[in-house]
Amino acid sequence: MAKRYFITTPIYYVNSYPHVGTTLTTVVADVCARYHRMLGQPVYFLTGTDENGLKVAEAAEKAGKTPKDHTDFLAEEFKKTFLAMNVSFDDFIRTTEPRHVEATQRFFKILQDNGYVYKGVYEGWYDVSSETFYKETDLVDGKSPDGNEVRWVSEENWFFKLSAFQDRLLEHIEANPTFLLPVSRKNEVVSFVKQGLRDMCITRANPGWGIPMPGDDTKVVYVWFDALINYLAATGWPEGDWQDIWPADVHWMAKEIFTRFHATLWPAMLMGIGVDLPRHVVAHEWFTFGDMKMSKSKGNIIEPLELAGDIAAKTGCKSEIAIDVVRYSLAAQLPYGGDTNYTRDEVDRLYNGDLANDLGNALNRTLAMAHKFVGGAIPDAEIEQEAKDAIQHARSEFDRYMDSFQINKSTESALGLIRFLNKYIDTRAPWALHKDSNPALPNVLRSMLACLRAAEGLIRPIMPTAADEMARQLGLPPTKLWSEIGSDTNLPAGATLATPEPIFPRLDPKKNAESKESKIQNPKSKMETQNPTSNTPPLSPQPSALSPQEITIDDFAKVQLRVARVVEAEPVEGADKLMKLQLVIGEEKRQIVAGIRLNYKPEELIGRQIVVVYNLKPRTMRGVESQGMVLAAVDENGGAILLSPEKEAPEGATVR
RNA sequence: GGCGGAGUAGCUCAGUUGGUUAGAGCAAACGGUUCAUACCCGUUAGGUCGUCGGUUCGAGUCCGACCUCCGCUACCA
Repeated sequence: MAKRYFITTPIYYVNSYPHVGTTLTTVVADVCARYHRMLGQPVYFLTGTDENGLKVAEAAEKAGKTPKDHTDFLAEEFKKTFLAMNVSFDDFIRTTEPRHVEATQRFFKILQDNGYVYKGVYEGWYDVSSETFYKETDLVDGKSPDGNEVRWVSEENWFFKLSAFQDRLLEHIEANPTFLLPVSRKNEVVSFVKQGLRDMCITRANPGWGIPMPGDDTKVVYVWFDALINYLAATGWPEGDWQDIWPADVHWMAKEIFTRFHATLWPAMLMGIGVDLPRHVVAHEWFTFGDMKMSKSKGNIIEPLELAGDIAAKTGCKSEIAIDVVRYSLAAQLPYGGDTNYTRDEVDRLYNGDLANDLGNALNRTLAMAHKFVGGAIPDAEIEQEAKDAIQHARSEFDRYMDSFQINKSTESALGLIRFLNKYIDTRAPWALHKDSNPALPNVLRSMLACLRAAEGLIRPIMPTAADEMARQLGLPPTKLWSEIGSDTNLPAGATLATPEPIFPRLDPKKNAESKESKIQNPKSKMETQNPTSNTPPLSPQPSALSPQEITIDDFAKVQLRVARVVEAEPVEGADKLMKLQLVIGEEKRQIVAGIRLNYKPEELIGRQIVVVYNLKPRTMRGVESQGMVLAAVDENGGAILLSPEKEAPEGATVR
């Protein structure tokens, strides 16, 4: 069997639901997978979930579930979301599956046999209460950063000889210029590796959740180490025909897990067991949601399926089409050079501009003309050279960008063909040709239809449902193969065109503004008409940004506020905002740490009366215990403005 | 404070190895068209490419310093 084109996404950590970011990577990988299938290549598209690691166990406990139930539930949620997003994965791997556990253990064993794993002592200051190791330099006053007691522990653990691969790694990167992409990221990796790689501790004491180390089940394999192996585990390695799938053709991911893990550790691990390296490792940048442009509290939405639902509701397009719209917005905006702001407004702009006005309308007007001028069938005529050129150009551009994984630019190339078409229609003016009974008319209409047919193929990896609908309206079966795009046989003459129907109904900004308003006002007015005289509060009052949750006087009474006098003040060493205050509250002495150094110097505090929370649970900051909290207003810089009695108050007076 | 990223047209962004009048889309103004989802096409306007220095015949592009913004994080119970 021919080697499959193997595409992966990262496996997603199952501590929350999938959001726009994880969907971005997954959808982009899906576009890639669908494209390669259309090229006629056998494809293997893998995604999955990362379920080991202590944090998962902790999250499960918090949710009152066993780790198994917890991960079963969330893995299912990821799967459901991806399927709903029309992600065509061939395999969904979970790192708790036997195939992954076995592969990890074998991998470990081979590395060990090859001499790349050695036993060492992992030493450090161990904070028992938080189960974390700290370096000497992390400690504050001999305690952990959280202020807990630490003890010197040297735990025997296993290390991976990452340092041994430094040179080979650099050679490989050098010899394969497209191994790491984009280039700016590659350079980052090179300088990272040149700084020197340190061996990595790859086991941990067994917390009862994770993959036991072969031959020593008091240890588990470090979660990052096992996670990477999923890519190989899914191929069936080392059994059977795993080499039909491996090496991976492309590992897709976001930038934060690129340099240290996928571009460094993972290749070194593979070298260590003598298995080929992936062909391409690609990192995209992030979507940001700056200015809180998209957030639930603002009534905007970032959960992909909710976003799709919202688009469908707002525009009146079919819900499956709305999924495509989200996919398009992700593909079109895939960030490369830097983070991109992903906003609801931008999604609307893409919808109206690219999809409704350009693509949808081009189909609509072409079909309408075909019905009026040439009897509603694909004419048997010549495609004009201009149109042929445009189609070839769009396709080769699409391919070129796809080769370098710039999905956003490929997407633009597809739309470029539509932009050409709209200009072409204007220039050739079929309505004028029709009026003059010009013999060129069928040629022009066939050319127009050819552009649409090609566009249907080009957008298919990105918007499979919309492509199907385009094909249906063109009266043709879906384009299956990339090679059919632009071919004459893919546009059989005589096929009956369907009645045009807007795939992407235009979003009217005016209407939208109105509906937004009514949406907000509706519930209120509804309630008033239903129950005009009653003051019954809603059943479940929800805290919101506009109306902070109310508390009762009893709640407030729990907080004891007292007037205190500052007798000493000194900066906390190693901190630049913290001030250590010695206070007298009535007869009692207290020490409080406060983040007020931005606005105050020690000498201007001494002797001053301030207000403190008297019955707050003590807490240690930077190794210094704080027995309370001072009250202060927050200025525009985030600095503190202390509250003081307006005139001298009795020592230790209560405040209410 | 640390780490990471970014500062190019009103907005969202492109700008390959430094090379003539710095681009696209949206928004705006004007004009055209009528097949179409009040759409499409064309024209115009709008930028001292964050600031200041440096290298160079020549810098948005390279170097240095600084300023601003964002994300994560740390010490604002």
